[in-house]
Amino acid sequence: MKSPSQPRDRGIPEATVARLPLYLRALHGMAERGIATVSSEDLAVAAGVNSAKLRKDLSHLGSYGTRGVGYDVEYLVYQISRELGLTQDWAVAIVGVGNLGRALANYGGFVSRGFRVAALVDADPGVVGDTIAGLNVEHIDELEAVIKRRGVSIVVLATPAAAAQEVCDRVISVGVTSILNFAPVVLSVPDGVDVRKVDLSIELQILAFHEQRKAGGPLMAVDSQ
Amino acid sequence: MKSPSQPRDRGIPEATVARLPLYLRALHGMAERGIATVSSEDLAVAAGVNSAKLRKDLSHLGSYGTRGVGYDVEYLVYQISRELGLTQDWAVAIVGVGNLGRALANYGGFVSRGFRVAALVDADPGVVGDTIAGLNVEHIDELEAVIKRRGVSIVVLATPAAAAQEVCDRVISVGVTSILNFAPVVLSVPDGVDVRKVDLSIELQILAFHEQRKAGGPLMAVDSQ
DNA sequence: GCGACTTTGTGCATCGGTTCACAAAGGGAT
DNA sequence: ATCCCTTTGTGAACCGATGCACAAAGTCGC
Repeated sequence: MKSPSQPRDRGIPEATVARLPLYLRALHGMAERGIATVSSEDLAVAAGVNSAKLRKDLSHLGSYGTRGVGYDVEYLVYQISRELGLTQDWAVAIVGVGNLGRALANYGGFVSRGFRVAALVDADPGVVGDTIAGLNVEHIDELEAVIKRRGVSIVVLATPAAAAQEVCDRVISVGVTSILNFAPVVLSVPDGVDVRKVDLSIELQILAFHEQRKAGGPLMAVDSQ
Repeated sequence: MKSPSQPRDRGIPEATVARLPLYLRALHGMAERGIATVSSEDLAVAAGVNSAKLRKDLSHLGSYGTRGVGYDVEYLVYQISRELGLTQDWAVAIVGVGNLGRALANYGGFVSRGFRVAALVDADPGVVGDTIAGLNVEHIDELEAVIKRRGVSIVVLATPAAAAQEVCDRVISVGVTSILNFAPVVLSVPDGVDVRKVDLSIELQILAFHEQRKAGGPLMAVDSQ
């Protein structure tokens, strides 16, 4: 028993959410090149997906296209941005200013739309006090205070694996519910807290699996026992 | 019409492949702590997955467990490593030695098991010739030569977005078929080439989406128009 | 104003992945 | 040797995601 007239069903599939940023990037590129209108076919190619999938994804946000014409680029950018919550400014804290944390702090696309690196935190006294990407590195003892003071709602963990769980617990204790984890550990968190994991070595291992299979030949599948 | 006696069906589901590295890491930790045998339940907890899923995943490799006992840690480490192709040494080249490339070159977990950073390449004359993580940075003009000479089979792209496609084309032209792409672009590659994409800003945007939804309250779903 | 053409939005079939639940298999105690 | 207990391996139901194919809806030219 569903209401078919509901324009925006707030239950957007996870797979769709994961692709929206992809569409958004493609649309930004088009907007910069002065393209005013785009068809689902063209946008799909630019984003590297199937056009039927793209249309179904967009249909979850509402009917923002015009049949026979396509989608208005600017309008669609706005709608997707709003859906993703990028019309507001998110304060992000990066904990762990090693090689990776430094890279993240300086990463342009990171800061770009909707996000602002609001704090850098580290435990190493040799780094605390340094200025990186225009920000003062603060001591881990100040973690909770810094998060509250700067209104941080998303925390990026770029600490060593051993420190990640403790930092995670502490930021959760002051109300953070969104964590992007680069440390190679499985974090345990209470319900309601969102953890996304980026693991460089896992990606490499998946590549190695396919590479090995290619090297062995695509017909290795025959049972040669 | 399938052969039920086939011990290892070489068609391992993609979702399973993506989790094998997770199991492998958990098993390594256990091996280091001297644990000889582990049940699917315990291993599942350590890897952060459901135990039924874990068992089904492992069953795709073969029957390596003992009913009533569990899995032999060392043996399972070996079997998963072999399946993932980590028993051989993969030579990896990192192209683009900016902040991110530098972080990757120094990233411990990167080099750890099965992988070896064999070359660093960059276009900036100010960086070429420097030694980073014990490796000499070579000029992008040498890209093809370096890849052939060092036997590189996996390339990590940490270049600016604008340069990624060209570098991609060039490494493919000398036989590379596995690419890990950190640049925020959709690469177009011929069939048979594997590209995996890691995109920091996309992960952040997905977090923002869920964070926004939480902030608006879980009951925002009512159509308040 | 009308017909031809384009492109969206979606119903439906299909597919891959997840989860449950249990029979089969083995170990250990007595 | 037998019984009980534990744990694996997997059949089967379920669930979400994908992709096809087409009707509905709108534009543009004449």
